[in-house]
Amino acid sequence: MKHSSNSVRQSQLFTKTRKEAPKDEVSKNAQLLIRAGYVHKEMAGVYSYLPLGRRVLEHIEQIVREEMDAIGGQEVRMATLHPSEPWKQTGAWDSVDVVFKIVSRTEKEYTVGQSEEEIVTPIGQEYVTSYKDLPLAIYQIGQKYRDELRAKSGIMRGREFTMKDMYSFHETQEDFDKFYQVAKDAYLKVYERLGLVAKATEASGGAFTKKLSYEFMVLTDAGEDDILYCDKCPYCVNIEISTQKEGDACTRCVGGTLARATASEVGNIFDLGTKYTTDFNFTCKNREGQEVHPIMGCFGIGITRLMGVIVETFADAKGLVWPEAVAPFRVHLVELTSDSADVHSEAAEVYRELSEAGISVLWDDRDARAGEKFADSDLLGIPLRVVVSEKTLSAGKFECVHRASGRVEHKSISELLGHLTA
RNA sequence: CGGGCCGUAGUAUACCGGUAGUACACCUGCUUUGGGAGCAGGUUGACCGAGUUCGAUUCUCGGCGGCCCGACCA
Repeated sequence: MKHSSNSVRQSQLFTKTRKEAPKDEVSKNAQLLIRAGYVHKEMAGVYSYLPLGRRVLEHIEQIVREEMDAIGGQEVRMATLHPSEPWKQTGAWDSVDVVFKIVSRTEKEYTVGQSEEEIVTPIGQEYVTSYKDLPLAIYQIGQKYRDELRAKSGIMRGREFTMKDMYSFHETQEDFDKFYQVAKDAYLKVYERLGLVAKATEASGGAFTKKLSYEFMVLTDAGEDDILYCDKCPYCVNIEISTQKEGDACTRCVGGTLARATASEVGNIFDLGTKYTTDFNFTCKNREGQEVHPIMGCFGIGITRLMGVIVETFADAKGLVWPEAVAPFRVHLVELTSDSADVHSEAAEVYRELSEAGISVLWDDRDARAGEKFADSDLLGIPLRVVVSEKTLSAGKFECVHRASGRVEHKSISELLGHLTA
């Protein structure tokens, strides 16, 4: 049997850790992700994701993908280089100031996707001709570009970022409303699976709609929004649209009091109405045989921002701390005394057995001292550290240290396998 | 976009109107090996442009870049 390609030997990993953060990075997420070699900064608000960072992003993406698939979303990959025409058709070319505008050498105008209504609406139009084709939900996970005046907070507010954006089409408002609730529940499930507590927060619909929208907020001082939330029930409202204040009684439940907090917006769901289907003259037949404009919804989740929020939420003084669900590896296998052939071959055996059991392992097989390895291990934040050394060899059990709690256990290989595959 | 702070080896920093020192990293060797080792030797640096000056990394101006506060964020 082959070793799972999911496991990696640290001696082969091209990234290295650093003791010090770049002096200009103040945000916790940027400092730790750069020190640990998860990301590389290209310019303000633009980061490359290196092997470890890419693995975390993929895990977040996969959870989002599963929940979107579960509510009937169909995944696509839309273009990121866009012609200017549809953007002019909807008015966004002139009215939305974060739209990048590119002029080619032949003076043709383009933009890059900062949202995809201008692309997805014509796609829907091509295939939807009847109410029988509805409802339809199309989503993708991909790069977005916004010409922000000021990038900030590390990976949490960039000019290029990864977003899951889903667009739904409906025959009736009732059908949209039903899907909106389904999507809201799916969103809450995504955050829960990521180990986060997100609040569905009533907020302004922006320029999309006069109706309320839901923003999904995770409480963190690294966020940019202020919210009021009830200490008893799920009610939560963005301070921008709230007529209440901290300490007021909750109007949605009995006995609840509103508290104020800073939060980061990690998702947003909108009712787009018929704005885009009207702009593109997208109609289909309803069951009475009339041509109607489908009602659209738009559902975003900031993937890279979520990664930043996870770092901000769980990291401690020693470094990153990843929840199981998104960690780049499940096990950090740390061998000590690399000049001991016994320790090394034992570590190799643990690596092989865990990998073959489908458990992703980062094996620190480098020729380095214990202190450096432990410090790196703490910084990298992999949930479970398994130490192999002369000490554990003679004890016949490996030292297992849980990164988040610091709890130490001693387990044999079979106990370890049982624990990890349970 | 307004305001503030800042640009010196790969990283973090120091000094200086006379071309730069330290730590870590990196390379060689020896010793070391359960919490970022020690010794010896070695490699590596002033964002760009203009001005002032005999001489600018240092002073002045402009540009570019970074961070922070605000505004902005359909």
